[in-house]
Amino acid sequence: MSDTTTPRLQPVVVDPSGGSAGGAPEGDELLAGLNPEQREAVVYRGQALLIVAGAGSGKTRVLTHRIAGLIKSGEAWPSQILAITFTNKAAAEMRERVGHLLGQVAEGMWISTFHSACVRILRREAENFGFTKSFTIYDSADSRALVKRIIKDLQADTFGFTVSQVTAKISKLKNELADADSYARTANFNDPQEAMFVECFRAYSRALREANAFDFDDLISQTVFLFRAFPQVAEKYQRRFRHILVDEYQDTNHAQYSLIRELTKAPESNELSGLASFGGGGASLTVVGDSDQSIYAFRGADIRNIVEFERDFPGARVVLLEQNYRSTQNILSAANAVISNNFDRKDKKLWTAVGDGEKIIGFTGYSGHDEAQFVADEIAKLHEGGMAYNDIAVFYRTNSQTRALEEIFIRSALPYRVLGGTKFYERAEIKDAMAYLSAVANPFDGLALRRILNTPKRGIGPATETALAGFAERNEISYREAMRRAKELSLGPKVTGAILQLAGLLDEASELVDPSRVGGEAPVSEVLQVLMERSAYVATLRASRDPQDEARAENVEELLAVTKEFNRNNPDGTLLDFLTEVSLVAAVDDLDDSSGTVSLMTLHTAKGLEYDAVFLTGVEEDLLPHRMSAGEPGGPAEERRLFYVGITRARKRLFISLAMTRAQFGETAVAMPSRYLQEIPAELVEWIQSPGMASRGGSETRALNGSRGGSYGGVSYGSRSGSGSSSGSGSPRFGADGGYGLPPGPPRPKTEWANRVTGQVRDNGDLTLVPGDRIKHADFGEGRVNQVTGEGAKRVAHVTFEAVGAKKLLIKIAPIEKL
DNA sequence: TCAGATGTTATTTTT
DNA sequence: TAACATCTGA
Repeated sequence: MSDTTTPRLQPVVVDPSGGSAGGAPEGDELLAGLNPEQREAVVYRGQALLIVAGAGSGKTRVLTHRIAGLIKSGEAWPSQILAITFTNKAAAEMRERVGHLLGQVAEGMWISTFHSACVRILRREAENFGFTKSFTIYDSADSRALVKRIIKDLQADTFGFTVSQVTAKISKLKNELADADSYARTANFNDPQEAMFVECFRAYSRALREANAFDFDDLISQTVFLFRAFPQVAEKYQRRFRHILVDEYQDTNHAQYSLIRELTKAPESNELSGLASFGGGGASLTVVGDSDQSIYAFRGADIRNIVEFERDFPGARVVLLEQNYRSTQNILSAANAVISNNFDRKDKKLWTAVGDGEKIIGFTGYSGHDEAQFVADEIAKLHEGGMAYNDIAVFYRTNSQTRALEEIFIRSALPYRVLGGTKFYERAEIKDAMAYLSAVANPFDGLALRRILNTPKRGIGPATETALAGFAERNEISYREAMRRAKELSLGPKVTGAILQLAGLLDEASELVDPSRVGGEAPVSEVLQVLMERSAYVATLRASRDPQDEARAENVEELLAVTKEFNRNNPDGTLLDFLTEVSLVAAVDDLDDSSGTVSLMTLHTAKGLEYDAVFLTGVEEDLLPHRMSAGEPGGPAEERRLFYVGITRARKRLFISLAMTRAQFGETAVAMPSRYLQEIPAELVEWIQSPGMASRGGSETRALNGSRGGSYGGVSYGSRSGSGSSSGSGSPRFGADGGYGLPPGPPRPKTEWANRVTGQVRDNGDLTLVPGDRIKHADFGEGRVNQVTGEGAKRVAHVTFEAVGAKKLLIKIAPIEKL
C-alpha cells in the first residue's frame, strides 16, 4: 500500500472514547469484527496501556492489529517496534499475522522473546564490557555442570550445599539484578554457610566471565547493566524503539521489568535540551497479561509487575477483555469457579456467546495406566467422530507422567508427540556434538572443551585435565593454547599426541569459520561434519557394543540434518547464529500444527495454546497441587492457576482424569483426588467413573470395558453437597489452602474426600499377608504370596497367580481377599 | 585409565 | 526406575 511508504510525521489522532464513529479511515478494516474493548485496545494512543486479557479473549488479535495499525497509519516505522513474546513460536506467529494484515512482511520489526532480543543487543555491544561477540550461552544444564564443579572444588558440599540449591539461589538473585559483589555487600559473613555461598557465587560468575559465556539469567540482567553503565548505548535503543509491546506480562521477572523500564525511558539528551521529540519522550508501552495465568513465580516472575502497572506508569489506560472466543460456557464456568478460590485477585469472569456445550467428562482410573487407557480410548472415539489428532492435547503436571501415556499410546497405535520432556538437545550425545561446536566458536569456553576433551575416549583423564588447566592458568593462556603446547607438560607420549591431535582439529575447524576466510564462513553442517569425522565420535558410537549407542549415533546424524536445514533456511547463518538459536528454543517451538498427531505436554508448556479437546490428567493431591509446592508461600494458589490455565485451553471438550494409585520410582503409591476437583460445580461434570466409584471391580485391564451408566456420577462425586456441610450451595469456600501451609492440605474438604473415598474404595486396612498365603483377586483369580515388601500403606505383595503369573499388588487397596 | 559392579539417591514447572 | 557416584580390579 502506498501509505506505508510515506509515513506521516503527525500521529493520527484517534479519540479513544469516541468509539468507532469517526475513527481513522485506515483503521476500519483493522477494527472490523472486534468488540468495543478490543477496539479500544487497538486504537488507544498514549504512553502506557495495560490490556488485561482473560484466557481466550483474543489478545493476540488485539496485539497484531495494534501493531499493524501503528504501521499502516504511518505513526511508526516497522523498525520502531519492539514486541516481546514468551516463545519463539509466538513471535513467529505474530510476525506472520502482522505481515498478513499489512499485506507484506514488515522488515526491521523486532518481534522476539526477551532472551533473543537481549542476545541480539549483547552480540552487538559485548565488546563494551569485556566479552567478545562470540560468547556462548550456557543453558541450565551447563550452569548445573559448572556449579557442580565449583561445589566440588570449594568442597561446599560439606556445608550441605546441593547443586540445585546453589543454582536456584544464583538464578533467583540474578533475576533480582544482584551480582556476586552486590550480594556480598549485604551478606552476613558470620554465617559460614552464607560466606560459602558467596564464594560459590563469585567463582561461578568468574568462571562465566573467563569462559566468555552468559547463562540464561545473564542475558537479561547483563543487558540491563549494560544500559545502566553505558547511557549512550541505552540511548541508541531508546531512540530506536518508539513502541514497545510485551505479551504475558504477568510472567515477567524483576530483571525483565527493569529492562523494559530502561528501554521506555526518554533518551537523555532530549531531556537535557528540553526538546519534546515527536514521539513524546519515552517509547509507548503496551503490556498484555492476565494475573490468573501467572504460573512462573518459581522462576522469579513477579505478579506485582502487572498488578502495580498503573502505579508504575501513571496515567496508564487499562482495558479489560473478558469475552471469551474459545471455549464453551461449561468449560468457562468450571474455570471461573476454580479460579475464584484464589482470594487476593481482581474479580474477573469469562463469558462466551457460544452456549453451554458438552459436559466435562471425568474419569478415575485404578492406576496411571488405567487412566492412560481411558485417555487413549476417548481419543480414538473423538477421532472416529471426525476430530483431527492435532486438535487434541493431553496435559500433565510433571514430565515423568508421560511414561504411562506413551506406553498405552504406542500400544493403541495413536500418533502422538511429546513436547519438551527429554529434549533432543539435552541428550548427552547432542550436547557432546554441540560442545565441539562451542569449543570452536568460543575458544575460551572451558566447559565445552572439558566436555569433549575425553569424548570419545582418548586416554585424557582427570589428572591430565588438571595439568592442562593449571598450565593454562599459570601462563595466562587460553585452554586451546595450552593444548597446542602440550609437549611442555611432559606427559606420556600417547596422551600428548591425543591432545595435540584434538588441538589441531579444533584449530582447523576454527579456520573454517574465520570470517576472513576466502569464500566466507563455511556452513555449520560442514564444520560439524569435519569435527565428527575427524574426532571419530560417530564411528566410536557405532563400534560400541552398547545397543543404545547405535541410537545415539543416529541422533548425531539427525543433528547433522538439523544443521543442513539451518543452512538452507539461513544461507548467511553463522555458527554463532546456529548455537544461539539452539540455546534459545522453547519446548513449544517445535510444535508443528500440521503434524497430525496428538500433543502431549506439561501444563506449563500449554500456556498460550488451545485445542478442541483437552485431557487434564493426574488431577491428584501431591501432583496437582504438586507436593513440592506445598511449602512455598502462594504455592497452592499458583498450582490452582496452573489448573485454570489447563482448563481454559479447551475449546469444545474437556476431560479430567486421575488415578487411585500412581507409580513413582518403581513404587506404587496411593493417590488422592485433587482438592481442586471439588471446586468445579458438580453439575458441570459427568463422571464416567468418579473417585468414589472407581473401586468397584476396577482393575488395570477391566476398568475400561465395563458398562457405565454414568447416572451415578453426580451422586458419588457430590461429596461437597452430600455431606451436608454448612457451606451450603453457595460458592465453594475459599481459604481452604489459603497459603498458610497446612501440612496435610485443607482441613475440611480434604477429610471429606478422604472419608468419602476410602469409604467406598476398597480398603483392606491392616490385612497382613505373609509369604505362603493364598489369596483371591477379583480379576487375576487365585495365587500365592511370595513375599511382602514396603511398609504401612505402601506394603506390596508379590504374588504368583495361577492364571496370569507374577504380579505386584498394593495390599491396602487391591481387590483381594485372603483364603 | 577404564570398564564393570555396586551402592545411593532423588525425582516440578522452563527461557 | 534410572541416573549417578563411588569403588574395585585389571
